[in-house]
Amino acid sequence: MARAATTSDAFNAVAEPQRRRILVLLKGRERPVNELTRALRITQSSTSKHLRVLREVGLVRVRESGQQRLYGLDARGLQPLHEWVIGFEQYWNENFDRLNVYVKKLQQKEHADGSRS
Amino acid sequence: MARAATTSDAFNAVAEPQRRRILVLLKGRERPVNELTRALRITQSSTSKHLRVLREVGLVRVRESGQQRLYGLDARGLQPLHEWVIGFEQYWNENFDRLNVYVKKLQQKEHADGSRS
DNA sequence: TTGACATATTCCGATATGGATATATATTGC
DNA sequence: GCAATATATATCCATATCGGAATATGTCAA
Repeated sequence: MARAATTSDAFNAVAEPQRRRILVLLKGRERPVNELTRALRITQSSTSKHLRVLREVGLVRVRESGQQRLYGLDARGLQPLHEWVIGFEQYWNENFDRLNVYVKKLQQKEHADGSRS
Repeated sequence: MARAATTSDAFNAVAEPQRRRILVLLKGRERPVNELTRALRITQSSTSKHLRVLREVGLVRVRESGQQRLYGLDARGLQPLHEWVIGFEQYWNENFDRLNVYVKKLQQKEHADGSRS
């Protein structure tokens, strides 16, 4: 087995720069394949292939419109990624100050206790 | 060219499940390679290779301690990832309601205007 | 039907990947 | 020095990946 298949999850899908660019391009509005192709300056077949991956992990949706297919963003699939990264938030910007991390943890605990019903 | 090298950035480094597990294991405390190997239940050589990737993208640091090498988390490298994902926050949980997105954007704009000095 | 266009798929080549095994390179204690 | 331990690296293998070119499929318009 090599690396887990690209189609397996959002982490893999987003590891590819072109796919990230596609997602960014789809912010706010749908776009047909050709438009994406021109914007990315890659082949149409490459675009289609990337879109397929994004489709399979549920990061984009397609809608038929005549000859065209309009691709739209479905950002919900990015939430797992977001949640995973957030789990590390307390560890950056701390310059590895262990004491600092310890204090943060205490604060979180207090917070949790305080908000208990 | 195949996929961009795994060593190129945090996005790629984190696309690998075992590497994600390693980073999680390093939350809060340093660990020697053997400990990680046992925890992950993979080969020592695999562990070392994953650690190398993580080292090269700057997500972990090493510290020598006798025969052992203690690996520690350097979460700062995850910030780009975080920032990228945050850029999509307004698009999830919206059920693709374009109007909703539009309104959100307006709100953001107002917010920005209001907080101007 | 035919031709123009839009998109998906197939095939190919070059390269990267992850895992395993075996080996190299420390470091430690005797 | 020597054995034991900890880690890194080399080699091999099966597979995945991306890109491009060619081709298939689908849709429209006349």
